[in-house]
Amino acid sequence: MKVNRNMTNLQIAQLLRAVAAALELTPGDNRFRQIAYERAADAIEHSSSEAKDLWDDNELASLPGVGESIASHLDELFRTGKVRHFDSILKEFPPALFELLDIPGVGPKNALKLCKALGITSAHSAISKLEKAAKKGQVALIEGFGEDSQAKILTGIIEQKGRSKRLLLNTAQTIADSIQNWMEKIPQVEKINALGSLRRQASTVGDIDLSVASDDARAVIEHFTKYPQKSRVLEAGTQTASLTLPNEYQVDLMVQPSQAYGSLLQHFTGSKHHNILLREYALKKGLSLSEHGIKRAGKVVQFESEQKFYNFLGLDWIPPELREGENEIQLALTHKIPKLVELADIRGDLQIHSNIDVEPSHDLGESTLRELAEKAKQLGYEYIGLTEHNPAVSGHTEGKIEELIKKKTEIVHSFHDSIHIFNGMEIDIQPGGKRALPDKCLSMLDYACVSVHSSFRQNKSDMTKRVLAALDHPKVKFFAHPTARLLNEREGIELDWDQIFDFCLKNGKWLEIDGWPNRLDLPDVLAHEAVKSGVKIVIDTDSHSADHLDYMRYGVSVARRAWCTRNDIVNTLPLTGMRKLLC
DNA sequence: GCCGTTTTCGGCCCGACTGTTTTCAGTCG
Repeated sequence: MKVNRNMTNLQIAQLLRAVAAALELTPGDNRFRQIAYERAADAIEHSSSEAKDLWDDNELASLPGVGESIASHLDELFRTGKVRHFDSILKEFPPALFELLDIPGVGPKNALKLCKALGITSAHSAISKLEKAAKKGQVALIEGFGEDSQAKILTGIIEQKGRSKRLLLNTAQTIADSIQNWMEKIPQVEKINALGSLRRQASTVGDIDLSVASDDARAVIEHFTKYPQKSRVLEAGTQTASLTLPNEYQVDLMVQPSQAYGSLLQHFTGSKHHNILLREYALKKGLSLSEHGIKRAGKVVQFESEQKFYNFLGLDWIPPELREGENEIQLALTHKIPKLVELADIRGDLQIHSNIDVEPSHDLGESTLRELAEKAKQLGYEYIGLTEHNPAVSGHTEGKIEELIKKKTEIVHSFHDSIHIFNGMEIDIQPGGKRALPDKCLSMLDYACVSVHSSFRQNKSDMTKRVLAALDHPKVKFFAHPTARLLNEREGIELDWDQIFDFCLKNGKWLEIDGWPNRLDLPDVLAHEAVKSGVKIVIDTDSHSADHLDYMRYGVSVARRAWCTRNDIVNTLPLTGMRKLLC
């Protein structure tokens, strides 16, 4: 592991987890110190701010789980690029050990045994050395290991190699639907739900989690392990089972009888961090929580609904999107959980690409204005906005560009229907901050949004100036897919978000949540920060065909995870309200 | 090592599954 001053949150989390693993292997060490390091790792990995920025503002210890001691170690890390205390703990163990922890099923104790028995020391190619040894049958000979655990290590290595990417939310939904259909073929399945990060609507999903209500868990699990598209069955017990799909994605299933289904939903929805906090809260009331129910004085109370489960604890029901272990439990206790925006609140979609050919700089849409309007009416919208990309700058004179915009404007204005069409445009922000459309053309439009489609790696300060310059025009209403990230493909750009929020707030600009499944941008944590600052959000789909308008549900999911209410979202306004904002 | 609606000291979430044991340790979510 390379330790340096510029570590990302994920890298720091991995460093802290390595320390936790080393502590676990240190004889006589306090088990809870180890847990403390793991919690600090979780807190940093899930923080909405870069740890280094928090350190700059002397706010590291504001992260729950990061106290005085770990904060001072991180201070040393950011000042000097290393942490002597961590070094002294880690140097007792072969670097290879920490690599082996990546293999599912291999924990600190077994990793150490493997390193010692097989003589694997360096981090470099540690996993492939283990793989070779296992294939030669050497692992089965080590004390405490056998043929089965050797085979398990080999499948674990396959899994580790194949699982570099997380599933996009919409893909996960499709897979879950297919398994759900399979499970519903047998009568013993009374209820079935997809839970975990999918139910919490995280932008990407690691595992697919399913729960079933049934009095015959055996039959349910047996049927599950016969799912036709499975690759391998990882485990199958009396209440839970796991299998993998051909692309190494894992599916976990858990079964409880109907009368205890509420606690199962709660348990399996997570997040892990939410559950830990909830159990700690319950413990103070003398209650112990599990997927079976709530244990009070040795007796388990069962719950058929999740609502009853939370109410029994004196809490309001908490929407799954908010169960990430922030302050949702305290708010549920004092009846302060906000009413989150819903799909039905949305009145229109302001980033749609039609097939009106303005000879654009990027992809043209596929659907006609008529097709888009019909689809939007089906969704119950009052308005949509067409935002084709600006005409390509190269190969067009300013006169030609003007002509193209004029032509498009005439098409939009001559279209009459019960749904209102706003005449917009998505404009590239050039590397220097200039908009890729002459201001003369802007005056023909009802509005525009701006976005970054090139030079993604500028430094934070230049990038921030670039974006603010482009936003600074009365017709420019919002900043589209603001981080420009592509999930599993491209990191987002670097911006000084406080400056962006501040500018938006002062100048009435909005930030977009783009519902396109591999964008989902703004990301939930940043959108949460934005609305806390008072910045308004517009949720769009970035549709390039009429079918894509259905992606609105994913944009709304991001907004819900960002704690947005209807008031935070401008396109919950009816047409009259939106007209005032745009014209 | 962290933290406070019983606590600044004394606690720290809970259970399932597997493999290798012969009653439990390790790992996971």
